[in-house]
Amino acid sequence: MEIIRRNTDYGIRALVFMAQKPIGEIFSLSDLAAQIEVPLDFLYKIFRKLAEEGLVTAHRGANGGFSLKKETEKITVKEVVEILQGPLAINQCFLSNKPCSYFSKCFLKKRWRKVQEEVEKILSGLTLEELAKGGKHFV
Amino acid sequence: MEIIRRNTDYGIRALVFMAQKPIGEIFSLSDLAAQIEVPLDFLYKIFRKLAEEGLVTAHRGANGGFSLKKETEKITVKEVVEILQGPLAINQCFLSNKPCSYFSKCFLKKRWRKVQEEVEKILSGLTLEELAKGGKHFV
DNA sequence: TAATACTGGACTATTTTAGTCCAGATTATT
DNA sequence: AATAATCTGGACTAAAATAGTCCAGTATTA
Repeated sequence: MEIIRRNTDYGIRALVFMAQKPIGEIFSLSDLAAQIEVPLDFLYKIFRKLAEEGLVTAHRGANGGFSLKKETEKITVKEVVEILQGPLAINQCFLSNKPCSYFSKCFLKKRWRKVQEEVEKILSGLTLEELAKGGKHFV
Repeated sequence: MEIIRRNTDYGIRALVFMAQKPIGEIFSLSDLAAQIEVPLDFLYKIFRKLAEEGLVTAHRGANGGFSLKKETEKITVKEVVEILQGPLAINQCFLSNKPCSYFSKCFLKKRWRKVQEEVEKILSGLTLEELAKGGKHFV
């Protein structure tokens, strides 16, 4: 199983690609899709959500496209994952607020929470800037 | 999305439950299923794999059941995850050996590998013994 | 006005998930 | 020997998730 699904993977690929060019530059998705080799219509769907959440700005019409809105050093992998594939949890127990029937007896939940926090720390500690440029994570 | 799926969650719940009783004790799945509140037939399916992989031993017939075969301090969460839900990877790229068409150009793969290793480290560093008793991870 | 680009939503094929069901084999007890 | 409890192996399935596709519409530029 993949933790990062196809849509998130594509989204990050696109954002990181954009991050490597001068800030404010506008990319049409037809260009972008060709560059990062993902299906155009799928990329539209992905960018719709990224725009809704304020990561990118859409520019309609000819010569339009998308530009980065949020600084990539402030966008974490965790954020993109949650925008594009919803909440990520270690198990069912931490996904919904409704505890399962076993919840009260479950002596594992405190321990799973610890694991959940460790995984979150990895993903929230990694920014797109670092993915693009290679930061402290990749020395 | 949950990293640990229902079958793995149930499997770990069962194994940890067993780990809290004297070693060698035999548990019938009907008892176990009632104790940890999971569907019996599903638990059978789960234990079949755990037995195949040598984590537990099956004892057939009346008064039969399953006993732990491998010491729980040697069973890691990663191991159970991989037995029950197959390989866990950060993304598609690390799931199969077949690189995707973008692979050669993908400057992210080295970075994803790092993330993958960090996640693996968490899961392989956590044993069922620690889940059962609360070890260094949970102080 | 034509071309380019995003918007919004409906639609869909395939795969995965979370089980269920059942006939059979094995062993312990009576 | 019969019965009951237990695992074995595999087929089956409903529902959800995944990974897209498609299209009619709107906005903008040349």
